[in-house]
Amino acid sequence: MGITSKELAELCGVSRTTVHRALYNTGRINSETKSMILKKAEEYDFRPDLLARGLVTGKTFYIGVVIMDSDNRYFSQMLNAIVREARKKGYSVNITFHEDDADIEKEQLCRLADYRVDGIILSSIRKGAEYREFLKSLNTPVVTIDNKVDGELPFVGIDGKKATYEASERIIGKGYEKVVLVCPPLADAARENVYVHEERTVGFRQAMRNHPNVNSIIIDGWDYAQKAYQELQESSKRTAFFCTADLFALEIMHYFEERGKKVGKDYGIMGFDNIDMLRYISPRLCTISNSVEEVARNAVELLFALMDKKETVTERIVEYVPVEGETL
Amino acid sequence: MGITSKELAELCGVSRTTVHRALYNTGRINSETKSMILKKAEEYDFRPDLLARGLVTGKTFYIGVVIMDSDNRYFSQMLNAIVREARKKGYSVNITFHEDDADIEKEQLCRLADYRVDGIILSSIRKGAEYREFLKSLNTPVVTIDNKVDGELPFVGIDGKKATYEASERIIGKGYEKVVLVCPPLADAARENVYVHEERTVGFRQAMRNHPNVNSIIIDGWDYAQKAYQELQESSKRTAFFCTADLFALEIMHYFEERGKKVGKDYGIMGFDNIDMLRYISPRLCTISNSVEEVARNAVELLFALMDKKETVTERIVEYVPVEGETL
DNA sequence: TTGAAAGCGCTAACAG
DNA sequence: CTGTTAGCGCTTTCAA
Repeated sequence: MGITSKELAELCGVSRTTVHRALYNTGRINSETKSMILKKAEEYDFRPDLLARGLVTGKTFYIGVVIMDSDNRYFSQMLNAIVREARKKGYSVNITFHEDDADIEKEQLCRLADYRVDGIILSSIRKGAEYREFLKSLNTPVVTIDNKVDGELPFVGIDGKKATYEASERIIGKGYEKVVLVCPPLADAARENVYVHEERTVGFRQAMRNHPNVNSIIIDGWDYAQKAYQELQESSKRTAFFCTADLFALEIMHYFEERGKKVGKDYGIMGFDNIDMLRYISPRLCTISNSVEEVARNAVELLFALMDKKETVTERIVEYVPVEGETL
Repeated sequence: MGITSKELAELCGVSRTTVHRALYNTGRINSETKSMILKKAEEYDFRPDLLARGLVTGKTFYIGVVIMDSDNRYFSQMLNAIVREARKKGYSVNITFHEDDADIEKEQLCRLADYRVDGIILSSIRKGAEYREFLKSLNTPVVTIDNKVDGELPFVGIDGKKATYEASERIIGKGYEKVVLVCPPLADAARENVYVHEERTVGFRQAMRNHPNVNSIIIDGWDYAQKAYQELQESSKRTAFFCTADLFALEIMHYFEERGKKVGKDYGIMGFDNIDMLRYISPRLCTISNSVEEVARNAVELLFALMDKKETVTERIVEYVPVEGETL
């Protein structure tokens, strides 16, 4: 921190107002005094205190991001895209993690609002009208991603139901006699927001109704790898596992490989997300790209539109892309 | 944003000072007025404006982080650990990326300082006395990680030279007749900071001097995969590739696999970093854990110590851990 | 074309 | 035990 605008004004022998005018081209100013001030500002490396500016203008040029964490590859890719996108518009990012804890999420949101970020991007684990009201009470534009908190709130994501429906059909088209959907615990659905995975489950169920002779099972719970293994052992049917996240698929492949099961031969598997590390995994996992970068880009864009109050459409559904692989 | 402390004071029929005392237990206060104020504060959901507080106290409870990006798995793990660690102490994180661009790095550092973050963690691409002076001019505690900008500046990292030396010996111990070190372009070393990789190169060279009959080669440049492939093709010697980052190793394995070369059989390979996605890669990559979490934890800790001005030791060398795998 | 003065919302020194 | 006052560093009327 160097010099303040007051000190700069004294050095120049003018008032702070004049300094301000010179620096930001606001109002009429004598061009000589202006260049003199600019020269001095340069010389003393004057840089304004951004807190003070934020306090008075009410704009901080920060956006807040609340996500699970950046351990999860999906979120770190998301974060990367958000930061880049924000920087293009002169914004920085305050990043916070809720770590799958509803209280932390709320606390972090408050903190961001209290720091007067200009807008927030939120991948929530909560939902419902009450929470919507809380979000509104922050008095800060919020765009939700991934999980839909409430129909009224701005949202960016993909149509997971449709994606899963189509993918299920694709799997069945390959001749599998048994399809196992693998997702995180849905039991808490009433309390926590597992929208993304719920939606994917719905698409799966819908597709399976078209094929009553195909055996379909849903596994949820964090011991999914063991459960999946049991399913494979217990039946002689050609079995495919459809995971609602790539990471689950990778875990299962890992678990199965340790037990001598060959993907493609002993079982088929498909993921969801198309996280970037798949590049290094072989065989190439069949999956669905949910276009993280696109979601991020759209979320930032929508947020800026809301901040400028020039947007009424509050939902943006981004296209997913089926990704061919060698695991089906 | 709800009510301000001034409004709260009016609602309670007291002065702002009294409100302040009630909320933060500072100074004597009548317990009745106190509970009355707390009740009202609760009722109206009073939360202080953190910008204003920061402006007057000079503390924002934010730390700034400047890293490459969060696309790189190493950095996203790092970031995750930093955010978690900071939160424990009631701090949030302002995250910015320099994207391998020296000007952006400088710009982001200024911005953070101008926002009065209480401290900065920096993985720089620059180095030297001039830059050190710039960092000092920010008047904000800075801890450098990964790349050592200057001997005088606080630094947290591992002893990469020693790690590489030992690992090279380990590789040679396996009977390889040719060892190829793979690292990013070192040509720019004079201008940019590639400290991490330079250091690793030094350790490699040192080890190779002990074994004059082993053929040793260094590859740098972004077309390393092709170059590595050439090296393998051109010689009939048992060859191992030692990469200064896991990602390079994964790229090479990927590239070689596409061309029918079997790891373990046709060549040996080793990485550096032990990034978490290795968990899903098989065969298990031999590597060296540089303990990202440990580095992050130490960096945050050191930063807090500097902020409290109760630390004079400014360098912390964290232990690396050799990780056994199946690729040598 | 320039300056004086007020105010953003908070904390902190000093009186009473 | 409580209130008055000043000030953080900036922007923004309003007046000269």
